[in-house]
Amino acid sequence: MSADPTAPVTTMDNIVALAKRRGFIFQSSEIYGGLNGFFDYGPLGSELKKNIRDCWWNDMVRRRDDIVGIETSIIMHPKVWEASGHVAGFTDPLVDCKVSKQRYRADQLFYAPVVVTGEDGSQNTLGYVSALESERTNEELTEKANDLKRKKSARGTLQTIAGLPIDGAKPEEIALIPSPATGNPGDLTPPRAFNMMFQTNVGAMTDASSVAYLRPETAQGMFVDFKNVVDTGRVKLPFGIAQIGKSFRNEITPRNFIFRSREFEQMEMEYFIHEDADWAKCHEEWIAWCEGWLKSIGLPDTHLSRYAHLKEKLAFYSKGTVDIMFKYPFGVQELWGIAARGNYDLGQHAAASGKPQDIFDEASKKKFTPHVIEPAVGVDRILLAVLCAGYAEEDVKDEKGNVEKRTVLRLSPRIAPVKVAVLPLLKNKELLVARARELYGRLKRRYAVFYDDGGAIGRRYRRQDEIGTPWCVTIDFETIEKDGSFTLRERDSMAQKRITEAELFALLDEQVY
RNA sequence: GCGGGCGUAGUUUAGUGGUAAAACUCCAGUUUUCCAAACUGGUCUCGGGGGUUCGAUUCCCCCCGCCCGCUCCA
Repeated sequence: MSADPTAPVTTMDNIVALAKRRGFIFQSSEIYGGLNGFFDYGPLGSELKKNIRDCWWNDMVRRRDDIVGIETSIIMHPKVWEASGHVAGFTDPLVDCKVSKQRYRADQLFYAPVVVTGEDGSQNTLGYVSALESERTNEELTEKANDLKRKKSARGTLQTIAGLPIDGAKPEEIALIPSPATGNPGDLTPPRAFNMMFQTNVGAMTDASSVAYLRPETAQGMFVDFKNVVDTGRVKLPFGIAQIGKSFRNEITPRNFIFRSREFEQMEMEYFIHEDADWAKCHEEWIAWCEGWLKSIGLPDTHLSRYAHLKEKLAFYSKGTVDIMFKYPFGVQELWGIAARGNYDLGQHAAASGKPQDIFDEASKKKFTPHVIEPAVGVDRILLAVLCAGYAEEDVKDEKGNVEKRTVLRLSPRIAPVKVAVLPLLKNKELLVARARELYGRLKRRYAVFYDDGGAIGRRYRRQDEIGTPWCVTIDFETIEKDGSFTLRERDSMAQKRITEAELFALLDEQVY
C-alpha cells in the first residue's frame, strides 16, 4: 500500500488530543482514574452529537411519510431478551492456554478421550487430544490419537474419535486435555462465561426473579411495540419505526476511543415490508439511502465502502447483511449495518408472548407477519468518523512568509457545533463591540453561534477552525461607518468576502438544515 | 482476559530520596483596522492506594488508565 502524500496526517492521538483540548470528548470519571469503555461528551461534543442525532431524526422520521419515531425503555421485560436470543446467544465461554496465552472460544475448541479396547474387551483411556474447529476436527483428532497411542506403545483397537466442544468437558477432564498451542495437558483454563449484557435487579429483591438487563440494542423496542404502533399510528405497509437511544454491552475489550465503548448510542430503524415484497430491492434501496445520508453530513466518498457478509456466516434467519464501512485511522471498520432479517424477530416475540404480530392484508384477505429491513448505526461511531475525516493539519504562510501549522476540522455546516462565530475586529472600540453583540443576539435565536472578542483576529479565526466552525463574521469599521456589511470568512478556503446580514441568514438557511 | 510499552500542568517535554521547571495553551489587563503579533500579570501538574524511609514524584508492591499485539465483537 503506497502512502498518499496529499492525505492529511490523521492519527488517533491527534483526534483524542483535539477532542480533549477543545471539549468534545472526555474520559468518564477522569478524576477517579477513568473507567475503561465509558466516555463523556463536553460542551462542543454534545452539540455535535445532538446535531448528528437531529439530522438523522429529521431525515429519517420527520421528512418522510412512511416512518414514525418512538422511544422505548432501556430496561425491558427479561423475556424480551430470551425471545430475541440474547440471553442464550450473548454468552461466549472462553478458554485460555496459560502458557501460550492463546484464547479460544470454548464452542470452537474440540477434544476427545483416546480409548483403546484390548483383546479381552477391557477399555483403557490413554489420555485426551484436542483440535480447533477451523482444522478438520475429527480427522485431526484421530491422527493425534494415533500419535498418542504410538507414543505410549499401547496395544488394542482405537475407538472411534468424535470431537466434543470443550465447554461440555468436566473440570477434571480439562486438566488432561492438551492445549492445541503447546500440546501439553494442564495448560488450559476451564471455560469462563462472559455475558455481554449488563445485569441489574428491578425492585427491592435481589434474587433470580428480579434480574433484568440493560438493553444491548434498541431494535427490540421497535419489535415489542410493533402492534401498539400499528394499532395507533395509522401506518400502512411498507412503513418503518425508528428510535435513537443508549445501548449497553459489556465488551471484553473496549478499544479505539469511542469506536467500541460499553455505553453507546444507537440510531436504528425497522422497515416492515410485505412478506411477498422484493426484500433484496428494498435492502439495496436502504443501503443507498444510508450512504447518501452519510455523505450529506460530510463524510467523503473516498472513506466509505461496502462489505457484504458471507452467506455462510450469517445467522440462520438473516437473508443478507451489508455493512457500510468507514476508513478510520485504525483501519476500515463497520459503521452502519443494514440487515435483512426476514420475520424472525416478530415471529420470536409472537411465539414467546403468545400474541400474534400479524398484519391483515386487504388485497389477499389474509394475515401475515411482516418482514423487516434494519439499518442500524451508532451515533458515537459517526461522530468519530466525522472527526477523523474532518481533521487536517495544513501549512499556512503568515505575512512574513513563515510557514505555520493550522489545525482545521472540516465539519459539514449541518453538524458543526458552532455555525457562525461573531467577532468584533477590535475589542476596545465600543461601536464594533456593540454592533457585534447586536448581530450575535439576532443570530443565536435560530442558530448555535459563538461570540469572541479575545485576542487578535487571526487567533480567533484559528480557534474556530479547530472546532469546525464553518464561518466567521467580523464586524469592522466599514460595518458601522458605511453600509452595515461585514466580513464573511470561510473556514476551508480562508477566503473573505463582504456580506450583508440578509445574505448571511440566507446562506445559513440554505446550508444548515 | 493475556503479553509488551507507557503515565510529571490543557499540550509537548525537563528534573530530583529533601515539597517541581520551561515553552506553547488558557484567563485578566494594555495594545492591536483581518489569519495563532507584542508587553504585563495570573491559574493549573508528579494517575490512585499501600510499603520502605526522618522524608517518596523518585525505590518496591497492588490497583486504575492509555497505546500496541492476541482474543472477542450475538
